[in-house]
Amino acid sequence: MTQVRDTKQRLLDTARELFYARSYEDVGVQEICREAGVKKGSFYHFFPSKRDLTVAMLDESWIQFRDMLLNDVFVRDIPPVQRILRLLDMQYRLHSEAKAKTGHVSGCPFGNLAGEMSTRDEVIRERVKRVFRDLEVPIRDVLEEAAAAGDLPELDSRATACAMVAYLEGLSLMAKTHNDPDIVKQLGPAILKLIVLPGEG
Amino acid sequence: MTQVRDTKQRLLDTARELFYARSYEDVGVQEICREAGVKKGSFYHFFPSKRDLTVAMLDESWIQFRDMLLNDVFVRDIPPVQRILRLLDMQYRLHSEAKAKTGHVSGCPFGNLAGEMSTRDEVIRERVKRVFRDLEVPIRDVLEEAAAAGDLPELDSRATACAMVAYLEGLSLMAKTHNDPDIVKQLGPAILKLIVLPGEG
DNA sequence: ACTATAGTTGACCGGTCGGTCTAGGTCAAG
DNA sequence: CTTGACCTAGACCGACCGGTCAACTATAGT
Repeated sequence: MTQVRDTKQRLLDTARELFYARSYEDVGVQEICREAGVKKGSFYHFFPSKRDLTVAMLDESWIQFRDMLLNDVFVRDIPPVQRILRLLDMQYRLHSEAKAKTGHVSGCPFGNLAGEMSTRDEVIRERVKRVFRDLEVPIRDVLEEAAAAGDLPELDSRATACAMVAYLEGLSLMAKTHNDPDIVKQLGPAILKLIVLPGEG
Repeated sequence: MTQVRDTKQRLLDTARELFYARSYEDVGVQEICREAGVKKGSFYHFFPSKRDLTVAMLDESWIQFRDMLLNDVFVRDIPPVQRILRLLDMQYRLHSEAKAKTGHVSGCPFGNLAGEMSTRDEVIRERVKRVFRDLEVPIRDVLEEAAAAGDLPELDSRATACAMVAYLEGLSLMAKTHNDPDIVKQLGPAILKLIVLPGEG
């Protein structure tokens, strides 16, 4: 049949979609199984628990996102500062598509899970924390390239990248709360002002 | 008895604490009642539903927060720019206290609810949205006062206040995810760079 | 003293939660 | 043709979910 060996993958994909559209707590194992066309026994054959599925999904999501970031967004075909704006374009597009499809801006898949689970599940919290940390790396690289090219002043790239991630997450949350992707478009470019100079951090 | 007529208030306080420490979905009506020392029937005597309790709690929380903001944080005893930094001090102190008491940084009570519920409950989403909008007002006032005093350049106070709220929320989420209040202390002051000039929005 | 109202109590509802378990099916290697 | 590993199936577990209800008590106004 068409589903011979992708059972595990279907569970991951379905969980990603449902968690993103709603939340971790609101989506049960039962519903994930139903939507994926998988029986509960199979679920627990592949994943020891709901949390383990979530962690696996997070890891996979981060890898996909990082690849997109490196291959599509941060490509060196335009100046580094422009690449950061292109990241915001992507964020805007993501939110717009979600709203067109579901009627709701769903925010950031990682930020959502972080907000909901950080006080309640250390494993998930650590995983999302690592995602945020890993996300800072390519941003830092772009910032340093921009500084080297003279497009930006000399800066504390580590602190700046961290502040920018925070701002991106804040924008996602505001767009979600207002159910309006335009917030990202209007307030996004201000991210370039968020430069932490050496010694300020 | 000690509890003669504060039943309703105890429910609101308990709900606020539990929702803040964990999440909306993870905390049931049952647990709120147990913790508040109230029977379920009484709960539904005062509130038609869990959602209504939440909305009432949100309204109350916002009023308390706004009063603290106006009476303690944004008082005109120091220059306007310093007052914004004092808001960050308060945020840092809130997170530190939460961590000392529970072991976890719990983020922003409004942001948490917004992130978890915005795609699932329009009533709650609209309520938190209004909190964010209302929060922009005093910030805008401070910004305009700073600009009038020459401490800041002429700016788009509306867009700037909005960006600052987003950044504050992002910082809260990062502090929660990293379980580290120092993130607010280190990255907080960068909020002052987030100035949107007229015509940029 | 009587009545109306506000507040309290706990049993109860159907449904779902995350997770377990046993039995059976599928398939490739020996 | 058999074995054993991998996978599927679905009934089942106790606990809990948000919410309802009818009976009860305490209190205040007349």
